Amino acid sequence: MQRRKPDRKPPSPSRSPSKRKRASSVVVISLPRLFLYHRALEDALRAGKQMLTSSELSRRVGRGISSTQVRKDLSHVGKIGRRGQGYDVVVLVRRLASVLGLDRDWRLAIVGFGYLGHALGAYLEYREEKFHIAGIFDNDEAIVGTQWHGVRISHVDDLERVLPVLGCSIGIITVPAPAAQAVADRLVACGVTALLNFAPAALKLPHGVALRAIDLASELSILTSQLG
Amino acid sequence: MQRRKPDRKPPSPSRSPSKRKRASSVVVISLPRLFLYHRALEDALRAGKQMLTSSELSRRVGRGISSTQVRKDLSHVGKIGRRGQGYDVVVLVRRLASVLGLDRDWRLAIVGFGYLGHALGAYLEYREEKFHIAGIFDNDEAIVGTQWHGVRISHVDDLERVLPVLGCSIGIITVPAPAAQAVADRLVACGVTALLNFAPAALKLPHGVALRAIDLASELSILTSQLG
DNA sequence: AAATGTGAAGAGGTTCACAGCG
DNA sequence: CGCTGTGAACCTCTTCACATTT
Repeated sequence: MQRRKPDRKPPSPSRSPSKRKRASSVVVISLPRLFLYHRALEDALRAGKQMLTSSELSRRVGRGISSTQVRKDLSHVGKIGRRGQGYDVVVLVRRLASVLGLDRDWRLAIVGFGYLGHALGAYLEYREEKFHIAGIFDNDEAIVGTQWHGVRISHVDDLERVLPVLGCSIGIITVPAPAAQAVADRLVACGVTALLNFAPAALKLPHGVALRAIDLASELSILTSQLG
Repeated sequence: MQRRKPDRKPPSPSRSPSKRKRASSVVVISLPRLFLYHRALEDALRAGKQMLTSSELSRRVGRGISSTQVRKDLSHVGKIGRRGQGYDVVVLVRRLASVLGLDRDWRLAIVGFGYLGHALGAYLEYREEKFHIAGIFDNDEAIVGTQWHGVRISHVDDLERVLPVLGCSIGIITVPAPAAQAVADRLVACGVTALLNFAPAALKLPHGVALRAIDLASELSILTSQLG
């Protein structure tokens, strides 16, 4: 509508520092993509491939990720490729694992062991050998005290007594929304520094605690918005 | 490293049109955020609020979303706000529901009714009244033929016979990864136009089918990458 | 006075085009 | 020659600053 004076921002350099840089040695670049590469490379490895070009990796990953994008991403984790040849699958998969933290084992605690908790537990137990379920908590007296795949199910009330000795750095929250914030606070107080939240609640966490949220209703509504 | 001739790109205007515009009447703007607004507004409504400013909405939503961001987003769905006052909660929640497709009811089919399928079903049944589970499919003979909340569980082999009459536009895939692509193809062939995929597999779908993927391992590895 | 709506500037991520190197 | 790695261009989304409206 109306014009504005064209030179409002003279030198004035550091407005707000925003010095926050993620811990990782690489940049902030898309972790989700790096994970997709890692998975595709593991598949390729199982299929016997030893060398892979960015184009072929791009094709295997799908999702409309271009080979240029692949190269740019990979250049951020180190110059692994050999010009004219491609990438050594073993070397690259190892490097990506290191960046993603998949070269270590992780112990995690699940709070809320209903269907969803069971599903996640079974999935991790069966498919992801780097992730170990070390603690399970629920408030259902019927299952408290029983074992699940060798892990004792504790009552949520005992969290502060049981959890600190388990050495879990990751907590998975699968409790109803109204209970989520309290559970999160207690997990953090017990030394957990990363949370995966399935409850539809906006968690407020202290700085330094990593959070990922999976929101089923949000995903569905993104779909429905596209169905016109 | 090395300099480059500074003027490589002379006139050469229309390189690639890139005329792709999303279907939605608004722009492409962040659907996930719109959903968060919608949820926060519903909460505010239940709490008796009738008017809400962008700052207060920003605070309720959390997640580091600024009030400027809120205003910008909302300006894309229509000029709902009143200057000096804020937004009428009822009007805005209605408008957002319309944009997100949450003003209609949706029928969906779940394929794979293990723990995860049960969890999703229970969640939707109990918490999301706009989403109705109309079809359930599994290959476990032990549960095929039984009912779940009034819905008959069918064998996956019968998908083509059962699904087309159910009028589902959304399919939820909770089968093991190796089976996911085949299930997706069959769902699409039966008229499903939106898929929510929980299997760790990169689905290849025809144009016009909406897809959201939830990948537990990816989420966990994003967390671990941040734990250094 | 208070809060929205919005051009313009800025930041960040993606694509292009090509130098570099095996 | 083929494919990687990368400045630069491009594009998209976010933030700023302020005119506008109630």
